[in-house]
Amino acid sequence: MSSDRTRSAILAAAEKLYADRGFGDVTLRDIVAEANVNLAAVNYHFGSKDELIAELFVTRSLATNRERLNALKLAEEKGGGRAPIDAILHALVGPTLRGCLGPDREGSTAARFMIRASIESVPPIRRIKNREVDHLRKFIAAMRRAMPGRDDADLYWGLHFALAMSHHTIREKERLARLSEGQCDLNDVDAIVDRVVSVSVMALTGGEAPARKAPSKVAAPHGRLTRQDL
Amino acid sequence: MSSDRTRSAILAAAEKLYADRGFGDVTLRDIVAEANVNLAAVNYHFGSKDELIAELFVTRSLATNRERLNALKLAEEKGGGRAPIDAILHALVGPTLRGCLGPDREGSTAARFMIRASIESVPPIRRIKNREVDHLRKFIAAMRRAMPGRDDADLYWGLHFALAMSHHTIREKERLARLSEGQCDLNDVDAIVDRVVSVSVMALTGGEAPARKAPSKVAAPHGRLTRQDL
DNA sequence: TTGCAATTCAAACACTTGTATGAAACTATC
DNA sequence: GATAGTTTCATACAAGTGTTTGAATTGCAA
Repeated sequence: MSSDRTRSAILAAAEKLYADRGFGDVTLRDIVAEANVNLAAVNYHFGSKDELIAELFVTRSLATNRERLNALKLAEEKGGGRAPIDAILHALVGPTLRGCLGPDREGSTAARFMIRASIESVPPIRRIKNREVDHLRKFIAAMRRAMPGRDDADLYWGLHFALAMSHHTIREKERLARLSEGQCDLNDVDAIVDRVVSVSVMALTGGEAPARKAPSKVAAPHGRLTRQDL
Repeated sequence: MSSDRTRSAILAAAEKLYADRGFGDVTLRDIVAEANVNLAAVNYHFGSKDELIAELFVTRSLATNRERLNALKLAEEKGGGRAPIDAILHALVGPTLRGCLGPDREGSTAARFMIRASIESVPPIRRIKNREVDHLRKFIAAMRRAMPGRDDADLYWGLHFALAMSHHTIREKERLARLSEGQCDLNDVDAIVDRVVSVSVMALTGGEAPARKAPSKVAAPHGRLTRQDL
């Protein structure tokens, strides 16, 4: 079982280096140097560089999706099987934003890795992201229950815009900070979540404007994967 | 002046290949093969691979920004120096969306190149994008004139969200099409622009909900640059 | 035509990349 | 303590990368 130490060391080193310097700039030799293991260990434990990256991303991605679904389930239970639209959107964007922004998560390797993955989008990560559709459909279903009259297309657009605002905020937080010269507070994650949710609700309702809040957790460290996917 | 033929051939070949296969997958040898020129020609005419990419992106980016500012100027003139907020947002997101989406631009190399640049974000392109701040400030200024009472932070968030929705739509149009199983019409660009503008206006006004339209042009082919930047 | 600069070309350079190999070291079971 | 399976290691491999070189070729002006 000492192999687990090597495996974990590689995962940790890779996540750190990718978070710091991006996928294009980090070689396997950099990773094994950081992890203090042999070069061949990566291929021995993961098969290839791409599979290493995939496992890294799947782990974090699974954690976020789990949080999302938990929050959604909680909201639906509280509403007796029908969650209000703002709670649904909160469950959708809250975990992502909370996982990547905020002063506590700021220095976190996991957060910076997910930000990097959101910016660079290398092939193994893109492959995984493409399978997220089923996961999102669960939110569409909940939205349909919350707004029975609405056209499906409007629901899709609403979900799409909600993801747009949260991902773009993560991707471009530096630029927004610079553009606004600090006037946009990117450390107040709750306020950002509320803002994204409130705009998304407006997009869906066509301009009436409610918006409350809902709970959310943070990400967990790496557990070993059974080569499952998203 | 036969050098210009080589230069142009390289630019055209590079844009096509990058658009088709992405930056990570295309080598200089691929480009010179497509362009039917010698390998050394790239470094002779552009200095380096990165400078070639930069010139490619700057050309298209400049064209979009020119369109944006034209539309903004037109809207402000029509309003006597004070354009309505929806016209400002239309000027901001219209050229970008129209340049990348729509059935006519669909097969366009320029459009596909810009989509690729929006997805992959390679270092020379990121460097250029980082200088877009000054350009965006002009829209902030116009928005400030249109909504004198509003907090600056709200204006920045509104502009940020408008860009979020348009860029995310460009980046993830495939996914949205698949998720919605064709129910979101990604060929009706005008409708998309209106939708993005209308949501952005709601985000800025807090839920009253107007939204009209404004004009826009298409991109031009490559002219020679004088090594200027954005 | 001559001369000179700009351009093209084939070839090589210098280096990095992910991956494979096969022997050595380790670990746990009998 | 011998054996079988797992893990580590140094090293080599094969291929591909952007860039440079220096000689040919071209185009244009005097």
